[in-house]
Amino acid sequence: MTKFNLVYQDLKTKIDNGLYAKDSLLPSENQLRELYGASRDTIRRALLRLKDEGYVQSQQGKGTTVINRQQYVFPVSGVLSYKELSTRMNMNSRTVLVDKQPMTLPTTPFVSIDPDVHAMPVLRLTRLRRINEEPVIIDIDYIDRAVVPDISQTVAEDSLYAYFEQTLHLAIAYAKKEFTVEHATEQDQQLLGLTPTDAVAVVRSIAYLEDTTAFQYTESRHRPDRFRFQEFARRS
Amino acid sequence: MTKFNLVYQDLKTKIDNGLYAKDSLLPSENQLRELYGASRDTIRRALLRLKDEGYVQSQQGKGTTVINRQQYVFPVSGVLSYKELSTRMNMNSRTVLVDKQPMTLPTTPFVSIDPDVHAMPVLRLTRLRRINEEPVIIDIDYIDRAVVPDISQTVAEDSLYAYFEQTLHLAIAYAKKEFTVEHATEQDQQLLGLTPTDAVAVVRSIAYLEDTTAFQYTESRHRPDRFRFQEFARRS
DNA sequence: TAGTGGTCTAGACCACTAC
DNA sequence: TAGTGGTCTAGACCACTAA
Repeated sequence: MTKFNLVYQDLKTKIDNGLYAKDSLLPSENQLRELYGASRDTIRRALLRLKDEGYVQSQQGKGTTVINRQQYVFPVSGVLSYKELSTRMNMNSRTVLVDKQPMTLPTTPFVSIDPDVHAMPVLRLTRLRRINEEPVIIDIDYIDRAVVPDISQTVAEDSLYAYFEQTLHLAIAYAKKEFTVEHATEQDQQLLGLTPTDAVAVVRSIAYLEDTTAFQYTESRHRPDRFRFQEFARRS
Repeated sequence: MTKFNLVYQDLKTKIDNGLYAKDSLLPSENQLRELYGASRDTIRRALLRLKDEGYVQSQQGKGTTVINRQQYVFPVSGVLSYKELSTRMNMNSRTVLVDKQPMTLPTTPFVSIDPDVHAMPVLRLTRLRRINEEPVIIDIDYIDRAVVPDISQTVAEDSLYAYFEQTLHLAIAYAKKEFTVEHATEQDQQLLGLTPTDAVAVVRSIAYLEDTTAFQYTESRHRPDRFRFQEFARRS
């Protein structure tokens, strides 16, 4: 753990727990410098990250104000796996592997995210996510077989990311996502209990490793009445 | 313009124009330091921003790779006004003010974004956005009358943000957004040409000033078949 | 081994706020 | 005027990659 990460984590925890309350000022950068025994630059890097994530807002001459503690309205944002999200939110969640199939990657659904997608051997996993026993999401993953040879049912129903990172030691760096609203397919209707006139919220994403290799293509189909996604953004 | 911003803008422009091609390496940080006559820290701050925005990816020992040039698939992400987006995308776009009404802010649609919303006198603007003469978005803005006393039809049909920033000199700092899928209301059906069974993609957002004041509440209702939103995210 | 990015430090000067 | 955050510098050491 790096020093600035320690500072970042500590401040974040204290904000989440209300130790630094919303609308109150954090200690000044100089005070934090003494508190953590770090240089001002290290403190500022931690604060920068908190600003980017929507935790705090700085004002020259005044100080740094807490504007938000973490919200978890099931953000589809960021690069967090379903497992990580459901654990954080203490959800009663269960995943069932519906289908596992080796095939060639269908590129068309992903070209608008990355024009360079190319056909490759993948493993397709179809999984149904339930929250409180109610089916809410169908996840269809296409995983590069050159990077991940196989995936067991146990892994598929627990956490792909934990397997990728902790067992295979893959370094997942970033992801691109796309949101659309589409008509419910027959599979959507069957698995999510929808009618032909219903819409679904579709999130397609491509995950990349540190060396910029794309290795995971996901199509996530959400029951429309359960879909809610929040985002924080800074101006210019 | 600050120095790091100059470096950032220059690199971004060169990436967008293909001068630094996708999948190629940028000059090393030391080379950039000499190119721009800046310290390494200044260079690194510019690069950090490019990384956060999904332009480049760094690898220790190797260098910094261009992974993407800017895409504009009408991102609802970020804090960009409709006017800014449509200009960048060279769209044939037109906005019509449908209704202007002083009233009290309806808080319920926004509580899940910011639990501290409170009733206040606002001006409600209802605007219809057309692209190639086709109606695609209804924007319903509630604007704090204490911050913005009035808005002319001309401003409403051009750009609110240009008016806020350039005329009123408001410093818009950040925004929180929420995406949902909802049934088409009667107004949606009439203005967007939808049927009662159709869904709409709804983006609700709250914009905040530098002093953390919330001053603009927006409900943006999109024709589902025209809605497409892209996002870039880094892992932890 | 040389070159790359990642982390950290100490110090300087500036713009802004509050008193 | 004192204290705050914003920008910028110069230098150090480390971890990693590639030849």
